[in-house]
Amino acid sequence: MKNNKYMIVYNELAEQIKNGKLKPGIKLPSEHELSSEYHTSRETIRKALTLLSQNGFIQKIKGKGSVVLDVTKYDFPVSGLVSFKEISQRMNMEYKTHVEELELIVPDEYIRDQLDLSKKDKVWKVVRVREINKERIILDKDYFNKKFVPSLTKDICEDSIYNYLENELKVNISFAKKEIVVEEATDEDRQLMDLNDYEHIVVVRNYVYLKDTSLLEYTESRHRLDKFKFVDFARREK
Amino acid sequence: MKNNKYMIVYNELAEQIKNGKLKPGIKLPSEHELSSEYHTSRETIRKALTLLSQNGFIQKIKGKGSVVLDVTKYDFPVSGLVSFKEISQRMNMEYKTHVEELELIVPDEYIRDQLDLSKKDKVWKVVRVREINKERIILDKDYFNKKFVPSLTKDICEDSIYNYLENELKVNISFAKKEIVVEEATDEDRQLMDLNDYEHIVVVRNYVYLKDTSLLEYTESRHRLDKFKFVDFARREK
DNA sequence: TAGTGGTCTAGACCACAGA
DNA sequence: CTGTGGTCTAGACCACTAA
Repeated sequence: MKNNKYMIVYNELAEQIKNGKLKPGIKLPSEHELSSEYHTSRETIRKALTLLSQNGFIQKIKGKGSVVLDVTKYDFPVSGLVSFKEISQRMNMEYKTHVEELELIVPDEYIRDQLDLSKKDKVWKVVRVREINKERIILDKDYFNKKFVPSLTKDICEDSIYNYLENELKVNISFAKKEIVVEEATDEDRQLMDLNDYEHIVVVRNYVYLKDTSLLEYTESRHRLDKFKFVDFARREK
Repeated sequence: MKNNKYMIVYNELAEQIKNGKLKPGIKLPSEHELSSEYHTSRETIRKALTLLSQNGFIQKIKGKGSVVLDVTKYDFPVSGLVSFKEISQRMNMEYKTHVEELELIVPDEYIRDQLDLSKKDKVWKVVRVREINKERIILDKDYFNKKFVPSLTKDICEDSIYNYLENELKVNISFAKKEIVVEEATDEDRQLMDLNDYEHIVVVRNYVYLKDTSLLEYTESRHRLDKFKFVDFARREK
């Protein structure tokens, strides 16, 4: 967590909106008032409010003020990198992760291409099945560049790899590109998941970049289609 | 198009990146240099660069500079509200819109609920089929609150409703919530689209809000699953 | 008209990267 | 060490809203 002034303001206000101290519909104090409350400049307050509005907490209206939005309506986290653990905990469900595969491999051409690797680079391949309420409905296949992730264990994979990367290895994840398509289910899908009779599967491909723009990870998250849901905010900048 | 200084800087740089004058991998001039080039302050330049990085054009690296990313890789627009017309033009495809329905209705409960309406409010219902390369692959069902959109014509629907709303009616669209799920195809889907034998359909639900946080529009965009693709950037803020 | 958020400025100091 | 981007300030003027 960053300790900038604007992040402090952001976190305090976000917390109050999430726990209901600031209720949907009411107006926040004006930027002028907030800046004297927090003993900071108006631009710094504006940075915090801009973040809040980008993340769906408030709505800024010129000439009027900033209105608190109803965040309880939004059942999924505001877009971004979110791990399976976070989601299932937030949804309050019984969940379990099965690590099916965990090995250091020399990647095939497809993965080498996806991860922008040279021929001698090695990658960690992790295959995990996610079980929610007794059903195996998600198949996660992750490929990490060994250069950035020297070691991985089964324990880490069963918990949250993102936690490990960010808190232990201090890897600087900066942004990700996400792609959602529907494809025909493969034999592997049918083998590892409770696919019922669905012939198709929702594939979410994630490309995770580091601060220096190099590719850390390529991930395929394969979801049984009846259990898939994706929610996103889109801000209008123009 | 806004005429702020930072939007001018943003648009000029975005244009140069899109048309290849600024190639992927090279570094932009420093913020200091850009501010004297554009005769403006550094904060204004920073606003433009922040927008560029949020939209996937560049990557800012502390202590080093701003690197141009490869936008040609990203075949779909950066997240946000994007109209069908924009997409098909960008993809350079032959496209056509069939307006199947256009009427002022008293909405049923489902729509009333989605749009947060009272019992006497009326809505425009617009049903359009999108044909790309001779195949009818998208079914768009839009519901507009009549309060904000007093009139609609077939011509407008065949062009771009967003254009009409923003440029003619000057409606202030501020943000949207998007939801993607897969559902069983309905008889209507099969009737209006070239569905082949697909039993499922990708449904994108859009809730479009005005600046004063009231709901302008609820949209269902139903895509044949083999032609569906969604791409999104996720920035990491922490 | 008074108050709001939107834009913009000209500085300042900091943390980080690289020679 | 220099140069980069990140944060922050104290003002200014503008456009919009509502009384």
